[in-house]
Amino acid sequence: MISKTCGYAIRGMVLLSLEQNQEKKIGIQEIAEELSVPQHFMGKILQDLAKRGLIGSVKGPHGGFYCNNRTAGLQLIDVIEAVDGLGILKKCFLGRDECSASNPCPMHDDFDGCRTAIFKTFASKTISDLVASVNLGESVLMG
Amino acid sequence: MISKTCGYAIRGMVLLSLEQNQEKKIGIQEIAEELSVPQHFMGKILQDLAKRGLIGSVKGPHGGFYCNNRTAGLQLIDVIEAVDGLGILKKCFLGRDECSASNPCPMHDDFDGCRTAIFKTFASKTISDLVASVNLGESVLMG
DNA sequence: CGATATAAAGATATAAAGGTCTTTTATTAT
DNA sequence: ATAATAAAAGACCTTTATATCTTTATATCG
Ligand code: FES
Ligand code: FES
Repeated sequence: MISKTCGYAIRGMVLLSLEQNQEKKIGIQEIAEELSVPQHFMGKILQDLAKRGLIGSVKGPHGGFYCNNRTAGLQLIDVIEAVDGLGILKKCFLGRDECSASNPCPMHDDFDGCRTAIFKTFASKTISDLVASVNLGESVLMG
Repeated sequence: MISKTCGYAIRGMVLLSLEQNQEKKIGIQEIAEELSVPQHFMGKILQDLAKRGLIGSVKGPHGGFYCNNRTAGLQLIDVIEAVDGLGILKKCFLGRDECSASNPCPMHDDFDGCRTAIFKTFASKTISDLVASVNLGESVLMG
């Protein structure tokens, strides 16, 4: 499915959105502790997201990472594209070089149905949808 | 999703079933060429399947791999369990340590629906189902 | 300015997946 | 028996994912 890196990225962005009261920035150490993920690894991931403009960051005292105006509205597919690339959604289930409906492997039709369902879920859900779920107490980011 | 190794395993078993006219055994070299997969790597995979009893093998001249009486009836989930283990179907989408409905991440419900659909497909499809698809010309193993 | 805090960047480490090559063992045919 | 054949086994190698550590650049505050 998606990489661990990408899962960390999504959870990080949701955490930033949760704690965002405008001016509040969150340091990588706090983020890593809240999510219990490796600090320096998470740092690299968030730095990459910041470089691509999916979140914001400032250095120095009282600096850290924060949601910019794009963050909350991002669809999961946007994050997946930025981190893993969209190729992960186009791989043949049986490991062939190509996956295509015109020259399918014997699992293609069944698999493609499931894959399309997942893709639709990715494309429709936004970061703020996940934030809402956590805020309602329906789900958690860590554990 | 499933590993490349596991995809190779399934394709190899389907190929064996396709060419099986009882006494015919197929050498690893021929299998690797037909599927255009790395020969020695495929060798290891099939050797492992043979050791676990999912296929048969004999050494020496005119030896090779062949379907035993279990092969055709195996469900894909059996192959996946043997090669990758069932853990791959129980991982949290967002990379948390645990995936559970009682303590879910914000993607759990949506993801679990898709995962269950895939699981049902795996559990129901057998090697002979895939063989039938190829025999009907509906699909291919290589390309 | 100078000290400090913090992200950014880069080098390195570890583990797993994927793949190659060589040697050994078992089987068959001569 | 002996030679040939092909799987089995084992020792590597490469790539990718994951993770850690160190250094540098930048922003803030006194
Ligand atoms: S060709 Fe195999 S999944 Fe599409
Ligand atoms: S808890 Fe994340 S997918 Fe189940």
